[in-house]
Amino acid sequence: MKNCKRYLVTSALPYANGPVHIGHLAGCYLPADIYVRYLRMKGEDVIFVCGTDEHGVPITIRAKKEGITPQEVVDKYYKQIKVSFEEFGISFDIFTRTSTKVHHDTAQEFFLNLYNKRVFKEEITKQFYDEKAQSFLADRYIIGTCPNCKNENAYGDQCENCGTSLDPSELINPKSTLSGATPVLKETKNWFLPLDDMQDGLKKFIDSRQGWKNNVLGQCNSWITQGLHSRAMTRDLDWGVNVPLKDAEGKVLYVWFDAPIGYISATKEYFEQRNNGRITVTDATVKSEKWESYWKNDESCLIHFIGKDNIVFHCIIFPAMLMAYNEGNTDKFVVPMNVPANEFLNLEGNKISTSRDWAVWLHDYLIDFPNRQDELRYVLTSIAPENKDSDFSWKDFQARVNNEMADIMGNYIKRVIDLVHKYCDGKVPTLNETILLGDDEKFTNDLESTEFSIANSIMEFKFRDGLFTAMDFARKGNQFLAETEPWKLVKTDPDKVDVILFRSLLTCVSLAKFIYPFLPQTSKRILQQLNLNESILSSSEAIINHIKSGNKINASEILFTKITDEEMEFQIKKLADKSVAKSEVTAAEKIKFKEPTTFDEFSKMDIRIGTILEAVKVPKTEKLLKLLIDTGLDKRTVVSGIAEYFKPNEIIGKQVCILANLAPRTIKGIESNGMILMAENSDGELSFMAPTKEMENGAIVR
RNA sequence: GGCGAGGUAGCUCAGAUGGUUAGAGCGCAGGAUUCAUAACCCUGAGGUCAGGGGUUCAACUCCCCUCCUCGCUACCA
Repeated sequence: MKNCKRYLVTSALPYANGPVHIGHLAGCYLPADIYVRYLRMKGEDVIFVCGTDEHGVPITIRAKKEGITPQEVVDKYYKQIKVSFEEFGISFDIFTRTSTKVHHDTAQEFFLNLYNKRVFKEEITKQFYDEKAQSFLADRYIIGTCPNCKNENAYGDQCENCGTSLDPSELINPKSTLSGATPVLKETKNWFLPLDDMQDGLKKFIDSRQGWKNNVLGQCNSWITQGLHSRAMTRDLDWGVNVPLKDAEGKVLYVWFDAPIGYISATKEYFEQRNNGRITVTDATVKSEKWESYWKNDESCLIHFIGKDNIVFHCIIFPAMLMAYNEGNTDKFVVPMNVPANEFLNLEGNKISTSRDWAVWLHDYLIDFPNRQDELRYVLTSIAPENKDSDFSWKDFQARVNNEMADIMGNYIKRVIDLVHKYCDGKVPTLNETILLGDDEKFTNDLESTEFSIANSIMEFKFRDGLFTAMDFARKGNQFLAETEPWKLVKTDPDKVDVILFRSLLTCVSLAKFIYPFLPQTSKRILQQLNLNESILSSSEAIINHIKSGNKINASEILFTKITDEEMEFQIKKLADKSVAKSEVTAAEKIKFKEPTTFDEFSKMDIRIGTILEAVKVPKTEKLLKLLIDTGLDKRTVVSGIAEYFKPNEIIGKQVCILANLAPRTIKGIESNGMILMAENSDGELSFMAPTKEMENGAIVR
């Protein structure tokens, strides 16, 4: 294991086209925060950076949809996301955005460095260009007639009518959605990062890493053994970081080129602001003086916290970029030491979906459960998808909060404080070392091994484990009280009660320290009740030395109130209602009719009734069935993408509608003649279109 | 179909390089207790470790096959 003198910790840059939900939090913000808080507590030199990713096509689409500018979109979500993270105590040293000047400059410099070393391969391709708007068009910005189903509003990448995925050049009569003009094909040059040539270096990089998680390693090796391909690092688009070359007008850096550089520029910006006095350095856990100490120094360890969808970018592409930069440079960037990617968090058994509004949004949670951030932090850490996808349910949330946080830990703290008030006059009792409890040595060992074990868990990214170990310590505290029964002893041996309660107070303070990285708010509240200063958390002194006999402690207060059934029912209902409302909206959106057509146009379609004679699954495919259809006039083969919904033997003998005069097309080596007509609902479910009574094969549909 | 990650008590999950009776928490049942948020504490029931083969003195742990879940990928005229 590399000896880390400094830590540079990043969380995935959230994309600024929507708010953040519990899946984001559990995936990479909470784990990173726990890690960082622990490091700081230990007195390590650490910087924790993040910011919104504000470039890329989806933001421009979102802007268009809402009728606002891309800038307005990112401004809105930047603010909202920033507040959500602050509220949940995600302790970034800086939370910036990729639209800052620092970032644009940094990304451009980085690009130029590679460019000047001729790392990129230039490739010229033909792309649609809108002469009126003077801009190249992303596939989505071109509409035209689908070559397949003749839908006049097919997008350049896909026809939403028939589902066909398209290349823009296939569209008949293409039009730009920017100006309505007919786009022309124009040659354009883009710069590619030759990942294929860098494969060996990348493999060495991956192989030399230690302590990586299985899921991450497996994914990386899979990409590498399958063979990497060069990837365009520039795009013809006007929203993003401009490509800093004179023959690159109207081009921006590919978001996945500029986004990870955002980690670098965020670090730079931190120091810029700090030097300007805009960041006040209070406890100085960012100990070094310049950004290069973190990025360009061997003794610095770079750790990326991300979700599994980002593995390829952080483990392959970004390292490739860094390695390319380092080649021939004396000031070398560090490459990631570890990328502890989490899997996905589901919600009530279903995938979290922004579009269906199947999510618990952080800003909503904060309204419904004010000042209960630690409860969510606790539950999300307990069920974090560290090794496999996991599930958040409100019922489970309630059980964990009530049975674990409130009953075990919250109750324990209150119990001890109340006992001290009752039997020790609200003051820390004296520790008479001559009074032994029999297990004194064991207790000391327990205390040490618990601290050690939690530290190890955190350093190995096993946050769930660490949290459970801490909770277990509270359990032991409860056990100790049950065994020693100070409420009985007080009548016969009050001196011993003092010793028991001193140990219990020590347990409480230790607990506050142990849970600090996970539950910072709770940790501080415990210390307040015990009338202790927060600074002891990061003190290197043994905990016991902070507990001074005779010091007054404050009145107990309940740390966690229980979550009621009503509250949970409300949440569950809210989730269902929103989801239904959303699906109705999307259904309404879908019902937009196509452009008017004519009878003549329609008459060109030769739709017939046919009967399925044979059906077999096309080998090596997921969705394809090869059908033999009796059309009355002939028997023909049709390949249809319906295998997910129909088993071959269930549909033999069924009558169907078939578009008979569709041009043949070879799919997976099979010539398909015609197309089976299907109805599809908003969930993508399919149903055959069939006559309601049996008709002769070849009957005309019109 | 290819590649990757998973499939362990009702639920959420632990189980280095194979080795005595497979673990924890929650939930459940019974008991004990009253300092505390009807909390805590103790005891117990519960698993052919997805299924089937194989290697081995010995497999949850290694190999092969099948099934299921998730992700990436191909395919949907």
